[in-house]
Amino acid sequence: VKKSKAETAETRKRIVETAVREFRQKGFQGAGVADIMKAAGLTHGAFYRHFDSKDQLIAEACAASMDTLVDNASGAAEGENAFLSDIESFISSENRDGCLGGCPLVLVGSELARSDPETRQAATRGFRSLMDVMVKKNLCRSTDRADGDAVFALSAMIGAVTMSRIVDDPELSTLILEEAKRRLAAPGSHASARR
Amino acid sequence: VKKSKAETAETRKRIVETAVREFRQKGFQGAGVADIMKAAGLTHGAFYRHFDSKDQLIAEACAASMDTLVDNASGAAEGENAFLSDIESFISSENRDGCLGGCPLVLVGSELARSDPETRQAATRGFRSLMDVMVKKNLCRSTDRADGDAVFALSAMIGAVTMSRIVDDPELSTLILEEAKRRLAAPGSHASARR
DNA sequence: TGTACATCAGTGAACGCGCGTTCACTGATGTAC
DNA sequence: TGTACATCAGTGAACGCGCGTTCACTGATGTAC
Repeated sequence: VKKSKAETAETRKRIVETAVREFRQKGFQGAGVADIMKAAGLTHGAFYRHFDSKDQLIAEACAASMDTLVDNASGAAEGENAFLSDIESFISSENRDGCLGGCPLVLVGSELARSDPETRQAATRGFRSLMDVMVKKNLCRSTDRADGDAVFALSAMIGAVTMSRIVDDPELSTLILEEAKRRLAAPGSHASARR
Repeated sequence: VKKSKAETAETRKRIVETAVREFRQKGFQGAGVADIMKAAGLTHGAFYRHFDSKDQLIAEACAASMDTLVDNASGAAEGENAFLSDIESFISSENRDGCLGGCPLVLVGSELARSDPETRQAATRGFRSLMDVMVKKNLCRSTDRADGDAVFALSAMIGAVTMSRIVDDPELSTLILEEAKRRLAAPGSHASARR
């Protein structure tokens, strides 16, 4: 039952998009090829017409997921308080795709560190792109500090969202997110020099 | 081949300790029961004489791992710069057990969020204990800020160490850790108020 | 434009493998007399 | 203190299951004439 080129391309895209959702919910190891294909409305046999291996899908899903996040972030607010408003939206729990609640660095962070080189490269590129977006929105700061601001703000947010998901007490979970929001949003807080 | 009570208790302890090491390297899903038992010098069949399920072992290994971390942290430096020196040692890459490089919140962070209630509870308790240790070492600050200081410093460090492990560029990896160290160690940086 | 044929996306059965878990068996331990 | 017996840690084979991957087959698509 061969399909047209356009249909084939669409199907492939649909598989990647479905994989992004499945991996978010169950992790790379938790979501099986058959699960993903079924969720995409196909049988597992067709998978290998589109991908060489599950690892290849993981790498593509990771890249796609980071791209979405970067697009949403770079399309968001600009101007004076852009950096601050990015932090707000990154940490907010609504709008999955736009915030770190849908980010592989959070949702499969510990699996990423053990993943294929291609997957780690996709994750690293995504992280760098997020840095770039934040640096651009942080123009008010001196250039040599801007990179550090972005690196620190991002890793702190990723840690906070990760911890807020682990902790089993909703109050502590909220506190973790609120403290990160407050401290990162406070101008000067993350630009202060050592000692 | 029945063993004495003392031997049995020792064996059980050895299994948990071996599990901690295996889970650190391969993750909860990546390390199998048979792997762990073999690494502990036993066959897989004996496992169920000590534990009801793999999930039970995961919960105990998580608790044990956090306990070790808390012990090392609370035994470390005291006095004026205790808070700062904890941050240094948490982020340093030597002394696995004493720093966040050996911490389940980092090494299996994304798996923890999907784990059994017992495991998440162990992780949450560990996080709270680390908070307590840091609050005690941060006496110079006003009490109502100390909790927030600890929550933020911990989640930022966890995010930084997590990201440093994901990223495939050693330079960026180092930058992530250095920025976290610098900014969290800078007094006043994480105590600054909003706006 | 119409016809013949190679291509290949999708199906569903099957493959080998490793997983968590169970079980009959062994034999030293701890206990009851 | 010595003897008989129930207990139970450890072994290794086996269980059912789901995983990633392969394959023969189908039939619509795209291509060559």
